[in-house]
Amino acid sequence: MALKREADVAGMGGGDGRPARGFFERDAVTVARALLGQRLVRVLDGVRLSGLIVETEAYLGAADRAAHTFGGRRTARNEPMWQSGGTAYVYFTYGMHHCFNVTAGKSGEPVAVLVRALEPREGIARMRAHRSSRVKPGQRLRERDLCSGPAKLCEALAIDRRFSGVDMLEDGALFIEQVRRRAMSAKMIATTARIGVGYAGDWAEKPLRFVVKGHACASR
DNA sequence: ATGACGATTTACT
DNA sequence: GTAAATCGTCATA
Repeated sequence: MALKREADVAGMGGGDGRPARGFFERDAVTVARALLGQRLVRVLDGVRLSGLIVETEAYLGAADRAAHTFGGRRTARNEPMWQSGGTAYVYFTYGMHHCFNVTAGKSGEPVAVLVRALEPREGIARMRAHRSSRVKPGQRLRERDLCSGPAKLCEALAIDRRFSGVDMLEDGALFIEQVRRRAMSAKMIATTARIGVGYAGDWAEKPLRFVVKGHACASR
């Protein structure tokens, strides 16, 4: 089931705006939930590529064994996580994939939200072109699989480490648009353990992954 | 300088 | 279900 179109959302007459700093300067769980249904936009060569966020994970900082900032680690790579909410944090992993986060909290709080899946909305042909490099010739990816994972959406939207550290309130090429004013109701959100953090002990099981319930574009 | 290891994806048995 | 791909990052020396 697709998310509501922005024109159908009460009070929105088109022309969605970027959230203010305060939207991001909250705890990571609140931001992770509030991001569901909002639109991630990448402007590439003047063309908009975008999708609605349908899956997120919260990473809670120094105490969180699964977070890159566990134990208060501060390195060149994770520096954006220490910046004020609304900063992009993009990292490279497994020798071939990028993952995109938006930081939460205030400056000095090393917390972030990993964006794990999108429902493609604009620039779908371009996304398919970006993604098909990894697909056998002749095969056609289903639209719902263009952005159904953290590395997939980075490939589809051409997001890489060059964006790590950019302020998404100011940047012209990568930002969030607020499609809905209020967070989705808890009923619409499935809460589960985070994916791929089995090394994190107790923290691996905490309910910090948020998915629009039953959405076809979620990962796995 | 070196070695171990991924906040993943895809293909294959 | 399991395994390979592939290299930047980080801790250790």
